[in-house]
Amino acid sequence: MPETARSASARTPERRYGNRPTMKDVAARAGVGLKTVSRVVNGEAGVSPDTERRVQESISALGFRRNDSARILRKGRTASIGLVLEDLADPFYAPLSRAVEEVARAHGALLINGSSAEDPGREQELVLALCARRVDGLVIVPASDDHRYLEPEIAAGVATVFVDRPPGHIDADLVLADSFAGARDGVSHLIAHGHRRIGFIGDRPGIHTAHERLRGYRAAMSEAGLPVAEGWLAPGATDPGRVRADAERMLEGPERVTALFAGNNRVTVTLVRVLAELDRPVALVGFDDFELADLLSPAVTVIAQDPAQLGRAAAELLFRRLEGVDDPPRRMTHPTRLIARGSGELPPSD
Amino acid sequence: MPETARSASARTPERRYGNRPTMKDVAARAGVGLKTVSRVVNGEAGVSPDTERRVQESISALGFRRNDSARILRKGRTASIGLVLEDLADPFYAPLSRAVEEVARAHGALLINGSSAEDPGREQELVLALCARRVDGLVIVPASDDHRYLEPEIAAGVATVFVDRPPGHIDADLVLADSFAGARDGVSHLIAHGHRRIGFIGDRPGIHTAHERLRGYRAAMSEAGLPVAEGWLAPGATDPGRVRADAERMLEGPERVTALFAGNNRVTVTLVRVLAELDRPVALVGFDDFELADLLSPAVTVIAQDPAQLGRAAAELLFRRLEGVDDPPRRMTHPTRLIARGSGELPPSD
DNA sequence: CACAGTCTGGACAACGTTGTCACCAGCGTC
DNA sequence: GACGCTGGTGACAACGTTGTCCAGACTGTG
Repeated sequence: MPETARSASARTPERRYGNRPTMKDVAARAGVGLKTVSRVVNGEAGVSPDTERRVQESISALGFRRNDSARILRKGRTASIGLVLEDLADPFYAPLSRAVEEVARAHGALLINGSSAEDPGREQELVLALCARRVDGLVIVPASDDHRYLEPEIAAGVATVFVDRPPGHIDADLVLADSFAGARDGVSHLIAHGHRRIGFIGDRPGIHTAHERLRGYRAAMSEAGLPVAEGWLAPGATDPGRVRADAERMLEGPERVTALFAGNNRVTVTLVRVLAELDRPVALVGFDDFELADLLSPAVTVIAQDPAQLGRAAAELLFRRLEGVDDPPRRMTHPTRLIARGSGELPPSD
Repeated sequence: MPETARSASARTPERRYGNRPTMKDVAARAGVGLKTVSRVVNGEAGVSPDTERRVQESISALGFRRNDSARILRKGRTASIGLVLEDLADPFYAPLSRAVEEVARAHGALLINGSSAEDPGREQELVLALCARRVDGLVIVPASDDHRYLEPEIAAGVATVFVDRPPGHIDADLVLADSFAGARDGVSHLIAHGHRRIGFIGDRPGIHTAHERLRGYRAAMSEAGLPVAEGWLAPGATDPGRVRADAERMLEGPERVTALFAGNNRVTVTLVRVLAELDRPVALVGFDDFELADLLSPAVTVIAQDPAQLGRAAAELLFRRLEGVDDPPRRMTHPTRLIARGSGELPPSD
């Protein structure tokens, strides 16, 4: 019987889910129809207690588990959402991610997530892979500055919410912290404590939050009638080596700064290390709060935003869209909060 | 024509992916057969350049994106793996999660993850939801101590690797740090610096790592011929309030401890806060390294394990299984490393 | 006893994709 | 000039589920 042997092996893919039982198998074993099994599995009405018992017995005997891929194909909703951000392990984004997960869970959805590593190509690749999986919605912390590639997806009904940074060249829901006001407040705080020469070290201005924070810095300086020397600005650094070099440059010479403003939590931590090695005190205010900031000496004054709150707001907005709310795209801005702990209240040292 | 109207609306689910184009639509527009579109989309050979161009044009005109749910249903592999751990946002697990993601990415797979919040029921719910999605494999940091519910899944071919803690009542691949040796080394280090009364504060002993660390503590004490008073042990605390209360209890009275060993990073951080308020120095060694440990005063001596390395090892083992390696379950143990920074080298204060 | 109404259950098509197979044209061979 | 070959193409079934619809077995009623 080469016939059957060949056709059987030829038709069957390598190893389909290791030969899992299907509803058909369950139905055969229980002596009922396919649809009856479906009804039991989904808790639908119209099955007699006796039949239900037989089906349940058959299900557990065979170790059946419904294949959600087939279900999704049939129903058209995946009950899953995608989250793309820069780095899952970053202490700023981890709570954001967790908050999105909690909201998803509350809506019975699973979370698929990926890190873009600040690489636009990788962001796009991830987002489109998620779209191919037909996630119901997307939460995106952009790494790219052009999201036109998402237009067909959004048109096709993928709900999309951006967090932390705005999308490029498309209009979509957006949840932001108020970077401009936060940075302005932080720098004004330093000025209020007597500083006149203040350095700014932050991400490259291509990143929206970095741009806004630099703008806030300039606004505070200009409101106080203070000049800004070009040497006091280091927009672009984020790796410890470069931050260190920039800081050391700003801290020497006749025009040296007496205070520093750090554009994000990574920069702040590096600056804490650099300043700890100095013999004179230099004031520091950092954007983003971080664990143990209060236990350092001096404790670090920060502009705090709440990443979990941003994530929650974004996810809730997403699910509101999925429930059919069809307003024009919204932009929500969350305020920041200055937490004075000591490092930002040091007086100028010269 | 009520006929067509009724049947159309009755048969069509609410809103199928917002009416996305399918291969059939692409084929119709390009004037080719369905299978030819499939070939182009998958880069299969046997399509003339001219036809391919027509199909590509049709794809981008319609904004077509392959529906991976259907593809998965047909092919039987999802190219996705699941990760279930306690808390995505925990600074210990975040890098682990990120490492798993990187390995998955290198193998062309997506990562679906969820937090169990240390709740066995939630772990099971999550894991089974992932199985229903037919993830190819699972990486699990157990919250539960009984994983027999996974037996049918594993039998059906879901590759499964446990990390950080062993599974309960089943045999499966496992990647661990050496909690016992780590804790023993840490406590021996304190003893070597003259301490005789040392407190242990850690997770509830139901958690494997906590149990092992407590065992390591006892081993070090017993090797040094030192007695252990019951009041020096606080296995079960992990929330700041309780850790604080336990520590304060241990730090008073005639039998008071001169050093503390912390069972995990959460506990260590809380103890740093408690000890900072004391007027006399108390030595501290903590399990798990954490950011800024070197900048506190005193800097914190820790037993470091590398969560990213654990995650990477687990994910790589998983993909080796998926590639068909069929050895008996392996148990890999990673060594820990003592990093002396100051807090563990303080002499006894009485 | 005929009849409508309720309850249970199953047959069947469809979701969008991929594997198999068959077909057709164009070609070179004996 | 019948032959097989090859390369391009499409028809068709199947993946496992759910929605629709119909059929039979009961009930209670006139």
